[in-house]
Amino acid sequence: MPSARRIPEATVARLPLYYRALLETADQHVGTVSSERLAGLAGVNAAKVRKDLSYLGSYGTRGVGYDVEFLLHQISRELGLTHDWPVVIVGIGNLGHALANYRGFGARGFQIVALVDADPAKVGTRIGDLSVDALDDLPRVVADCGIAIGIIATPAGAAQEVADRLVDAGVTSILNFAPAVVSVPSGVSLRKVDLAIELQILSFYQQRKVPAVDGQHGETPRAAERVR
Amino acid sequence: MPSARRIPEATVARLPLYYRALLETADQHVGTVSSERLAGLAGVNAAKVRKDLSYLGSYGTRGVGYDVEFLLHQISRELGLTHDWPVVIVGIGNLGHALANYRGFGARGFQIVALVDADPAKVGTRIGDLSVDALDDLPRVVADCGIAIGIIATPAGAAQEVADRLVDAGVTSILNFAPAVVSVPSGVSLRKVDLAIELQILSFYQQRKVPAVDGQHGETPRAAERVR
DNA sequence: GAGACTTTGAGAACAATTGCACAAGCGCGG
DNA sequence: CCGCGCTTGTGCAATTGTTCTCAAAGTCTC
Repeated sequence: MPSARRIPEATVARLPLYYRALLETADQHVGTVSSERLAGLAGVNAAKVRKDLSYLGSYGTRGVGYDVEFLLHQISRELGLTHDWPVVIVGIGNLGHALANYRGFGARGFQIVALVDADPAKVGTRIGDLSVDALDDLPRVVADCGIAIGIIATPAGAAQEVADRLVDAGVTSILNFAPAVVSVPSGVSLRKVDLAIELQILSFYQQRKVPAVDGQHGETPRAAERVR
Repeated sequence: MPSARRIPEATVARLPLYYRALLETADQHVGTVSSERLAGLAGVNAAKVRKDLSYLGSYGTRGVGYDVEFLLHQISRELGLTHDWPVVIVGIGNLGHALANYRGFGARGFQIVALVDADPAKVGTRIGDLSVDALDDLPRVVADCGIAIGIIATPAGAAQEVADRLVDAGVTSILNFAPAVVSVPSGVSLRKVDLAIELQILSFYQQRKVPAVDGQHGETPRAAERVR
């Protein structure tokens, strides 16, 4: 029962990468992969792959590599992807709309089963084969569908209240796309994606590449500035 | 000239958080903030704020705190946000469409100035006040608008080719939303956002919370499982 | 079945990041 | 102008993450 092991956060964040790489490999009817090959497909280095996988257990065979199907099964079990997770999206603006239509979720273990918005004008409209529910219906929707994961795609101002309502409704994992800090009780997991922040990080390194236009000091542009 | 300092990656990734928090603070006509207060607004702890800001220079005043306007200026200079960056989006599907309409970019230093798609049926269609250009026009578009930053919002299969074309066209910073590993020459910055991966990470921790349904070993649900 | 070759798994060194603790510096009130 | 209270900036220790290295364990060939 290897799931009792404590798996470092950094490793957890990479497991989905391996999962994705293994899915591609499996499509090509390849029986086994070496850590080297898997590393190439996942965009990390081989030593890291081996260390990461060793946290799950000794699933490789020395001299051979890892059995693709078996490893795929182990990782999907570890990630909890042996069954689909129902997900609710709150906030059906531009982004929420796009997320609702995004095909990538279904393919990788998540099914959007409910859409919620505070705007009465949006309630009842259909997107794909779902119709938008009112924010007040959240507790019922969450309970009915057995939802544990919620996505916040509202404007920043509404994020904290929506988070609170999600938690009250029984959601224990939240993915926040709103550009705002939200806090949740312990026991609830929270991850955030801020699109503008990603660009700002790029901007930081970009700015350092270009020798400053008004620059008095000739800063050497760095050769291999790679951002994690 | 503090920009000569080497700023740790982890710090760079938090600067936009402080920037956002300071913008909010400035709106409320507050003259100074303490590291404690800023930490609260940014969702990190105070010691980290102080250490991060100390990499930029000694911009605080002991006993008082940081001057909001001044710090805002310093951070925006460091992040290269003193001017707007023109950005091109490649791939005008669901996500590309939503990103093109997303208001959050303009407000924070980025302006979408061009949209590109490989599908001839999409070329020429208008989104907001932009019209979609052909993929082959990329070099011209990038040169004309002085674009340094590109966003990939294509399906996974097209990501690497689009990245290559962006680099050829002269783009040196890329934000990749496609669920695929892309590689770029050194000197080009790359960041990635994979929506499904974020959910999979949540799923990992979520799964460990629920005592396994088929579980033979009664794993104690952890009290304060917080994901970074 | 022995030897050559390959690849894992893990220990150890190394690097980055975090958080604590506190001296040093600043403003204010008396 | 002095002392007090507040807050920064930073040295240091602890933690977390990454990379190197190599023995161990397997396959394959002959």
